[in-house]
Amino acid sequence: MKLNQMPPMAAVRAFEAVARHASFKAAAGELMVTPTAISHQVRQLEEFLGVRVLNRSPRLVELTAAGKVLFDAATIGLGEITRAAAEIRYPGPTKALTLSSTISFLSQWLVPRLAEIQRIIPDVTLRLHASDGMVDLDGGVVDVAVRYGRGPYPGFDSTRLVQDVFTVVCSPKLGVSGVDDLIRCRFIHVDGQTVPYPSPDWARWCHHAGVAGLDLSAGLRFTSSLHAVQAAIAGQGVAIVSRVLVVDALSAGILVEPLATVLPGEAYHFVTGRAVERSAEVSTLREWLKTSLMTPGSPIF
Amino acid sequence: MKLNQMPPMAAVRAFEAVARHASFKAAAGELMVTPTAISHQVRQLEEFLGVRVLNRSPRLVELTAAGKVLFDAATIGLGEITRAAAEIRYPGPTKALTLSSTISFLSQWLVPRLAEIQRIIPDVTLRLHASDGMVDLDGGVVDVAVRYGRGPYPGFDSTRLVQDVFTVVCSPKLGVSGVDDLIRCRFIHVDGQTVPYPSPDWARWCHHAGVAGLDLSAGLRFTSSLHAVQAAIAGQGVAIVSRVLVVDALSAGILVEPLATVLPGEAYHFVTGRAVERSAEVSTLREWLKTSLMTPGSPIF
DNA sequence: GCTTCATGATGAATCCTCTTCATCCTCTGA
DNA sequence: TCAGAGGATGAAGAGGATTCATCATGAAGC
Repeated sequence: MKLNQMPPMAAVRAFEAVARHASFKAAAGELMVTPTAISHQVRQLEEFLGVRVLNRSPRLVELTAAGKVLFDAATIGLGEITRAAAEIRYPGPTKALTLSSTISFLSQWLVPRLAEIQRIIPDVTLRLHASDGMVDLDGGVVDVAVRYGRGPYPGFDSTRLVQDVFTVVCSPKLGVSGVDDLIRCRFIHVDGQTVPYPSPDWARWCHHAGVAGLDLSAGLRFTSSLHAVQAAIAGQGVAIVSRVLVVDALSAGILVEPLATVLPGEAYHFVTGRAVERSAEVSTLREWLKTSLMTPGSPIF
Repeated sequence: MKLNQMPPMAAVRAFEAVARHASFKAAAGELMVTPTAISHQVRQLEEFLGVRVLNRSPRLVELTAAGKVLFDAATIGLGEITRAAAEIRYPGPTKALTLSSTISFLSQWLVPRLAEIQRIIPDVTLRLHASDGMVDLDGGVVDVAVRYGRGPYPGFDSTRLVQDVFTVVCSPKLGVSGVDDLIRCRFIHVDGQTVPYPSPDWARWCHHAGVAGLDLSAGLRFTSSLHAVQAAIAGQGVAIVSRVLVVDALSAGILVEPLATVLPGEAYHFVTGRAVERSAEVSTLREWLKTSLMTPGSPIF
């Protein structure tokens, strides 16, 4: 393929501003030109792409599906270049934030929202650190962490972000609609949880739901919830997983929650070392995490 | 700060082409303009930045330090936007490659070279997957993997990339120059290696080097070699680590290898599932990994 | 050592692109 | 129904990017 044809970058920039402000006029103000100029630029971009990137109704500017793809790419792309240029023009300690979280949360929740994070704290270089073990918040390597557990964390500033639950999920293709359908399902288990708090477990779930007589010994076993989710999406069976980790799959409809019974889980916490100054960016990030995690319908898909 | 002033994107694009080709003329050919136009663009960019990004001698165009920073950002940034635009213009299965590796190798070797990887396989969306456990190469989640071990891997196509050794490193500030200096050093240990092959271990090293009488029980203990390296850089002591994971720190001079004795390690392998078609991109990636890993002096810093 | 060639820098002129202006369109709210 | 806000559209003009012509520099060749 190698059709390395770049889109007109000026037009991309104009589009990015429009999408961010949801307004031609505001974007024009930012770029110090007239709204007309923006309109022409966006039109040129749309001609290049062959698709509309913005739905314009006279009082509302919205992204189309294609627009959303380009907007995220433009946020990351232009941000990367702008930050490098700023670093060159004004050398000095760049604002960087190292965020640590569990591997699952990082890959299944955080990474799909990177463009959004970059939008709310655009001047910060975000480094991500994945580890399911302890992290050293006072050692200078990691600044802030999203941890899963009971909390609070003595010696650290922590904020509770959202209460998690373990829920039963499977592919909609399986056609599971009630407890009775479980008998014909394969069970997906997640092993190797050496954590001190209750983990998603079919035996516990059955006890909770008052269900008996299921053969739980058979089924698929994974050591990571990540793979368990992948297997569930592929229609391999029913899994019990943290709801936070599957919100995107649920709102995309590639996974469904057919059963009402959920197991109580722990909560996600936002933890900072005492040493980390409570900068505006850290607060912004914390508040954004809080609201985004509490919003059930995710805007990702 | 929030000095969100973007550099002129057209000029960035011209610069990126020049840096990639190491030639104004070639860049001009690619962008279908005259070399003069490129020259003016680059000059404009340099005026904006206030720094030279290219050292021009009549027969040689090289990046300055600032140029290298911008070039990497531009590769990633423009690539991101271009790929999104291509995806919109020609919808369909995007070429994506999921690469799995150990957490340490990913963060300490692969991530610093992402811009380079994007340059050699520009049309591919690279997804990275870090895990120290097993990965399912035939399950459709991961396409290729860089694994550390004895190899070969039955059932998979594997290529040996580079032989690793465990070497003793510390900060140059410690002033260690021979075995005798070890007596006044703190030792940094990496625990929790449940791998079946020999792990870096001070006791084994002492045996190998014929050194006795050191008190190895004291010192710092980490569960991840990543943190061990960080501690060594911070001057907290001497560590035994995989040389591959510290090549950048060594060539930057923030770590030194004061002692000649090394422990034999295993090798890094490039592994693909049989299911993965041997695409040109996979071959390119494999060859690039091979040569880059064998080149001791890294071009990153 | 001089010439030749290839590459890039520089400044003025030109060309063309992007912006603007004027006008029209659509929807909202009074 | 009418005003107002926000955006679309097409022609005209300003300003910036490109080009041309010329100069500078160093490598290769005799």
